[in-house]
Amino acid sequence: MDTQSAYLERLRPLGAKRSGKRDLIVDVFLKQDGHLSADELFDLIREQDQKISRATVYRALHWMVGAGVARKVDFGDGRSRFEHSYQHPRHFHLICKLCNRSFEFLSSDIEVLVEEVASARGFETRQSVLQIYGTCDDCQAGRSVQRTVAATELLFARDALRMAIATERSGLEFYSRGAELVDDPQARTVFQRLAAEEREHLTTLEKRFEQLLLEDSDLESYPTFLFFKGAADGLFASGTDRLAKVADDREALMLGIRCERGSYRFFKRYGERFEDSEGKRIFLEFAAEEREHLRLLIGEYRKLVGRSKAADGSSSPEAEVAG
Amino acid sequence: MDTQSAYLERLRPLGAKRSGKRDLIVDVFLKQDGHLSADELFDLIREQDQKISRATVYRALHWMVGAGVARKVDFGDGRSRFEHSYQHPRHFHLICKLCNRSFEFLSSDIEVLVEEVASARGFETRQSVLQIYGTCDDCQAGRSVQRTVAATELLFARDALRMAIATERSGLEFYSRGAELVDDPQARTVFQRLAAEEREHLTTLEKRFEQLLLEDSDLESYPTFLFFKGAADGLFASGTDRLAKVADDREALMLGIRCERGSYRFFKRYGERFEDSEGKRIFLEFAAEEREHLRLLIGEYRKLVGRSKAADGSSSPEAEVAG
DNA sequence: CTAGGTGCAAATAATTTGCAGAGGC
DNA sequence: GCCTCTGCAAATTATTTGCACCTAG
Repeated sequence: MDTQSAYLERLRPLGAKRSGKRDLIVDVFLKQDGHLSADELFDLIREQDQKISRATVYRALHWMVGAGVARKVDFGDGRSRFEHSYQHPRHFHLICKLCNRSFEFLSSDIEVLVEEVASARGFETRQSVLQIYGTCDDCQAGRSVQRTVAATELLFARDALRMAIATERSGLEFYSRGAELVDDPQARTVFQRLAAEEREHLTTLEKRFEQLLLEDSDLESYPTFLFFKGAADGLFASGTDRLAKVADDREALMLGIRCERGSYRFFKRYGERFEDSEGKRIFLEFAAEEREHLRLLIGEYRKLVGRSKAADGSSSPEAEVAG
Repeated sequence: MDTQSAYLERLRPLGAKRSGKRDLIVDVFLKQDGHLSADELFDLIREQDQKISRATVYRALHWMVGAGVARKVDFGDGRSRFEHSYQHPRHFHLICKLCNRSFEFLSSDIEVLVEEVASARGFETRQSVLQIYGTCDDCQAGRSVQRTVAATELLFARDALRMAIATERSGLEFYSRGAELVDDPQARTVFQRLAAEEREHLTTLEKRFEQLLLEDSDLESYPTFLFFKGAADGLFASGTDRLAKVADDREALMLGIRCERGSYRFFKRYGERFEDSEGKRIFLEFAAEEREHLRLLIGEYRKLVGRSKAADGSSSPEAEVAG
C-alpha cells in the first residue's frame, strides 16, 4: 500500500493544509476494513494518541467525505458509518438485521439501470446507495459463525479475473471455431492468430488467478462480490452459436467485431468506473487487449471487403465497422 | 379512501390497543404525501390536538414501522423520515442535494436484480432502499420552481395504465397481422377474435386513462414513476416482427402463446408485489385478461396440433404449451 | 502573518425513557 | 383490574460549534 500516500497527496490540494493529527486519523481509518462509526474510529485513534478529541475525528471524517476518501453510509441504527473509497469501489450492501453484519456487493447491472433512471429525469448522479435489509443465510440457519470475509479488494480482483477468464475462454472457442468455418485464407489466418492470442492470455490470466489465491487460499469460496448478469462471457458464447449460421466470411468477421467491441466496451466502461485497485487494472488491461483484437479484426474486415468488391451491401459494412 | 380503516383494522392485532391519539397520528400521517420527518409530523398533529407530545408521535411512528404502515427512510440529513406503505409501493429515491427535494420512482428491473443478488447469497430480503444522490434538473438549470408533484398513487396508476395500453396496442397489431398471415381458418378466427378483444380492452383502458386525467390534468406531464425496461410492449412488438417469418400456423400460435405468457407473467408478478392501490388493480386485472387470451390460444394450439398430426416436432409443442 | 487545524467544553438536535396518571378491553 | 397508551420532563446519544490557541505554508 505505498500508492496510498501518493493517493492522499493528490487529494491535498482539495483540502488545504496538512496536519499530523489528520494524517493519523486518515491513516488509521484507511487501515480499517468495513464500516466504522465515528465513535469506533475515535476509539481506534485514541489507542495511538490519547489527546485527539472527538471533534477532530468528526472534522477529519467530514473532510474525508468531502475529499472523496470516505463515504458516509447509514445503516439505520442511529449513527452514521464511514467506509473508504480508496481501493474500494462504491458498492451496495446487504444488511442483516439479526446479526447486524453487512455484506457488500457490486452490481454493474444495477448501476446501469440507476444511470438510466437518473438520466430519464435529467438528474445528475453523484452517489448512489443501495441497502438491502433482511436476514443473512447464517442467521436463517441458526449458525452464529462469524465467518471471516476476505478484503473487498481481493474479492473484486477475483471477480474481475473470473470474468476476464470466462471471456477469454469463450473468445478462444469463438476463434477456434471461426478458423474452421472461414473460407478466405487470410481471414482464417486472423482467426487462428486471435485464437492463439486468446490461448496465451488465458494462460496468463489463470496464472494471475493462482497468484491471487496465494493471498487467501479460501478466496474461491467467498460469495460473489461483483454481479454482472450478461457479463462478457455471454457475448462470445452467443457469438459462437451464431457463427454456424453466417453466410460468408465477411459476416464471420463482422460477428467477431461485434463480440470484441461489446467485450471491449464492457471492460473499459467498468474499469473506468472503479477507484484505483487491482480489479480496475484487470479490467482496463483486459479492455486494452480486446481493443487490439478489435483493431486487427477491423483491419482484416476492410481488407476482405476491398478484395471482394462485390459485397452484397446487406448491412452497410463500413458504417458498422466505424462504430 | 374508505378501505383505509379496514386496512388499519387488519393491523390492529399486531399492535395491541387502539387509542384516539394514535389513531389521530396515524390518520394525519396517512393523509400526507411524501416523506415526513418526525418533527414535521408533530407539527401537523399539533394543528389538530395541542396536547399531544412529541414522545407520543415518536412512539406512534415506531409502532407504524413495526406494523408495516410506515417505512423509515434516511436521507442523510441527520433526521429520519417516514413514508407510508399504505397504497404506496416500496420505491426508490432520487435526492437532490441542492434543493433537498426528493423524487420517487419504482423500477421493477432493479427489484429483480436486487432479488437475484440477495438469493445468490441466501439472503432473505425484507426491505430494500435505494437512494440516488445528486442534482435535479431544475437545480442544474438554475430554476427554483417548486413544481407540484402529483400523488404517487396517481403516478403509479398512470404508469400502470400506460404500460397496459402499450401492451394492448402491440397485442392488437400482433393479432391483426396474425389474422392476415394465418392459413388455417380456425386459427384465423381465433386471431380475429383476439384482435377484437384487444381493441375493446384498449378502448376501456383509454377511457380509464382519461378518467385518471380528470383527477389531475397535468398528470401526463410528470416524469416517469415506474420504470420497466423491457416492459411488455416490447414483447408483442418483437413478436409481430417475427410473425412475418413463421413457417406455419402452429408457429404463429406458438408465438402468440409466448407473447401472452410473457405479458401475463409480467403483469401478474408485478401486480402481486405492490400494496393495495389503483395501480395494483390495473396490473392484476390486466394479468387476468392476458390469462384468458393465453387459455384461448393454448386451446386453439392443441386443436390445431390434433388436426394436423403431422407435426414436425421441431420444438416439442406440448411441452412448450404446458409451461 | 494568516488561514486553517485543534482541544475543550458547551450547545444542538433528534430521539428515548422513567414515571405517574388515564383509558380501553 | 390489568395492560397499554400518554404527557411531561429528564436523559441519552450523535454530532456541531464557539473560542482560544497552535502550526504549516
